[in-house]
Amino acid sequence: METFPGAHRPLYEVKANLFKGMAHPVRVRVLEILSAAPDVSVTDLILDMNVEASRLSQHLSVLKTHHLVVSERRGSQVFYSLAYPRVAELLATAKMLLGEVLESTQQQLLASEWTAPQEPAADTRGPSTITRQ
Amino acid sequence: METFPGAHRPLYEVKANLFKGMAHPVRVRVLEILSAAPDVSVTDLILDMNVEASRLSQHLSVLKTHHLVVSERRGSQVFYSLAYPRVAELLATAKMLLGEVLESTQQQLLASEWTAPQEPAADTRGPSTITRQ
DNA sequence: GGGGCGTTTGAGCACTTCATCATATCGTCA
DNA sequence: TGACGATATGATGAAGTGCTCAAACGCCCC
Repeated sequence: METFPGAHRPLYEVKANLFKGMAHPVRVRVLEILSAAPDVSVTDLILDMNVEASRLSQHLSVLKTHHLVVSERRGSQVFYSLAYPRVAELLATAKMLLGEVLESTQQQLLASEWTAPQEPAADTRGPSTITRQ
Repeated sequence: METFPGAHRPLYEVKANLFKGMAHPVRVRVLEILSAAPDVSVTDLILDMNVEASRLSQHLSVLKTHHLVVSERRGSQVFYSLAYPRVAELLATAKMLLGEVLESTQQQLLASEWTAPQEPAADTRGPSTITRQ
């Protein structure tokens, strides 16, 4: 377990760690919300996301550990915001990539239907990055 | 477990899935290598990365399932390449973000040494996205 | 077509992550 | 100060992930 931020680790390990920090729907949703608003309280996050306070808090903790968000206490509430604008940029790039993947996968799907209509949509196993929108 | 690529899932789930696919050092390293070269054989990857064939193959399989790479057999060897140039762009954005995180964390470190020299580098717990380079 | 190289697949095991529930801390206001 | 609302933390069990080793598979060349 790495303890010190400045520890000597190769870049690909650090990158993998970054992606790991973003590899959960709740955490991505939080980052998306924080990308759209400069400042959101935990209360609002709970309402917007319809998630239990304890669960959300744990994920917020993960995001904070990974230096993706920062928190500030104002009165009885805690407000979170993105630690860097580039976090939003990373999400935007991911969205564009997913758009491309979706597009070409749909084309493949159409093509396979054209050449082999009886085949019920080949290559549908495993987790996929494709979806609507 | 989702079976069909076009399944109706919210965007944040799909994004999280994408990051999950990239959340491992070996997989990030592969993507980095493929970002620099248009076409790399499994043999070369094994040599470059100094990793066991079986292990690498499993990670390549994950990358393929997530539509991040494509493979092509030429003779006795299999060549992998990025499925989309934007995968490299995503890595580049991640690298820039990590650069910013590193910079500001180092500054904080300096500041804390300035104000509290006896404190042995506070806030060093948990996985961190910081490193050299 | 048999042997060898290159690549993939599968089973077993350790380890990590996540959701849930319970409990603790912090701040406000009566 | 005491009670309550808002967050955070800790423990537990279930599920997922990754590594190792073994075996299978596919292709090429003799």
